[in-house]
Amino acid sequence: MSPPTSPTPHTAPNTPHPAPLVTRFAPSPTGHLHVGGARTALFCWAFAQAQGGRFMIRIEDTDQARSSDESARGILEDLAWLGILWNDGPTLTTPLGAIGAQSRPVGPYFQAQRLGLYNQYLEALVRAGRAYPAFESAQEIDVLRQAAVAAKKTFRYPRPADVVPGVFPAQRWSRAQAGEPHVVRFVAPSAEVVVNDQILGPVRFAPGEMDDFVVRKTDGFPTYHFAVVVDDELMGVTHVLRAQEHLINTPRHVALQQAMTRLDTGARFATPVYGHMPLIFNMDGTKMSKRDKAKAARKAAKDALTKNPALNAGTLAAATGLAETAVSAFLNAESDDVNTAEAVARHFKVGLPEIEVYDFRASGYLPEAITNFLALLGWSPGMKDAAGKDVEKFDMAFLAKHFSIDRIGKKPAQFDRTKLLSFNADAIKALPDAVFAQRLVTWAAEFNPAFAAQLAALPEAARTRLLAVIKPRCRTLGDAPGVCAFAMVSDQALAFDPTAMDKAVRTDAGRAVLRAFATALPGLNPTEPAAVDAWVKAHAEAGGMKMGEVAQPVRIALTGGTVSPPLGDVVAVLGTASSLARVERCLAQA
RNA sequence: GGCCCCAUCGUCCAGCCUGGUCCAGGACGCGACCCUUUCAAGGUCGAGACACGGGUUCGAAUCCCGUUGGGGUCACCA
Repeated sequence: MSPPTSPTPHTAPNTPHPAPLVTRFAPSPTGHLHVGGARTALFCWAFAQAQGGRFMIRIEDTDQARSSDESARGILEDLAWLGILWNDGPTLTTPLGAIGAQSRPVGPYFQAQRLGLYNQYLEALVRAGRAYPAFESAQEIDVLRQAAVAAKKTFRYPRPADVVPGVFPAQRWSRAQAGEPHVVRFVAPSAEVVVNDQILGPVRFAPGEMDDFVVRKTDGFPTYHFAVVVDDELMGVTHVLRAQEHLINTPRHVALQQAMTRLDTGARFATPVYGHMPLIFNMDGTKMSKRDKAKAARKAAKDALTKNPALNAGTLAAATGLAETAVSAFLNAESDDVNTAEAVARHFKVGLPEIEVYDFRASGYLPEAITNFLALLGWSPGMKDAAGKDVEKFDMAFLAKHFSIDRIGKKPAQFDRTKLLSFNADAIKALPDAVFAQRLVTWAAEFNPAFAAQLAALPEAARTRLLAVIKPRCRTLGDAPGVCAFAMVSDQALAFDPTAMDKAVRTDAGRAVLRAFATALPGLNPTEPAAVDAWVKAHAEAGGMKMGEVAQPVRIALTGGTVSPPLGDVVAVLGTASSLARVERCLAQA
């Protein structure tokens, strides 16, 4: 090993890796799976698939304060829902089988369970004179940092004079062993570090840029940098694809790798192949984050407060059942609490932007639409279809076959919800009717139980026809309840839109059409939608009317409004008796 | 501010590596029209970009340099 002060540049060599190729996605379980994380996981998965390698999940729960098991499970479930399945990692039992059950024996896959390992490697690093206990408190460091900022200088932790690279810091070690609170810092190399990034090309970091960063915190847990390097080595990770925000961290990881040897084989740590992909932003250019939900809800609340001076934090708290202190903190942007945001949004009936995979799931997006769309954020197949157009619609199997690092772009992408919505609408349209019905029922059972119950209450034939008819009218599964509403309300509870009634029904012509329809209805076969449509056409021709003059009064009578699926289908779903009852009732109000 | 990354239609992507076939192609959105019993769906057409300035070259969206702009990161978070 070259001494740390060597002028020899530290490089991350792009050496070919023998099989198996291993990629990993390593989320920290501090919330739901973010769409950005989902894309990272997708790319890691796709690359491993395309290369015949393995895709691994590791849970980075070294932040004791913020990590939770529920979050870890939620992230795994979201990944599974998206169809991003892992070869190695925690086992997740699903109706389709246990994911991760065939993992390589390199676990545990939760970092909090690997503390012993980190400590062994840490002690070896200290004994090699490449790390040392440091006893300044976080507060003391903070003072130094503030001073540096005030002086407009970059703060770098000054290495204590008694620390000599390559020499075991015996005194510091015994103080630490005696129980004195401390962190452990890495002796940063003074040479240049070059990262041969597979997406960005070689990235050079000048000597002296890196300071002696912390590798173990006061609480005894390793920092992200240390845990990642140890685990990637011990778990055989060969390729690291991650977001560009990690690019700056990479020299630290490379430096660590070059300072460390395996305890079992004595081999030097390998440096994996790195690729840093561009970030994903909102359409306004800001970083997508959970805070966007709070921002949206706050805006809705402020708008309402402006319009209605009687409203304030107190009345809002009463209306939403929240604590007044929580509401005012939220309104003053002192808190971005998600629960508060959601309660406020519900109160003002505004939708919150989907940020996490779970949000999109709840809104009725299809996993295949999300993964397709996400894949295009930073990657493209660069292929033309038979018509000579760019290929942009593809499934997971296509990705698994064609994904490659060299087609990952470099520039950050903005998350265009409108385009995602279009992809989702297309994905729904592509579903066979039976599959659509099954997906909708599954979705409703989880996210809209009331609608699920209404669907279940429908006769099977009517439900089948209804769902087939609404399919092209749904851009998300969440659109379905609205489109289906006419069929879910009882004949007696159906409300006729007053404006529509005045315009098309409360006229001599309108009433006459409804009477004629009521007369004809019992003779029309309800299972044959074409019969109703034919009647509309014939009646219009016979009366010298436009089709709309006949169809709209009937539509209003049957559905309460001017917008609905085709009349034949509406009658087919409602049945003759119900249709007749609605027409009679409408006539009574005309 | 230091360090690092990036730069083609409003947005996502193709083209750039291997300069000419590019007065730049596809998709979403937008506009118009067609279809049509409403709403969707479907079809046709259209508007819409190589950030700027220097080079190199017979020739640059493509190569080089600079400027400007955008972003990331500067934690005992990951």
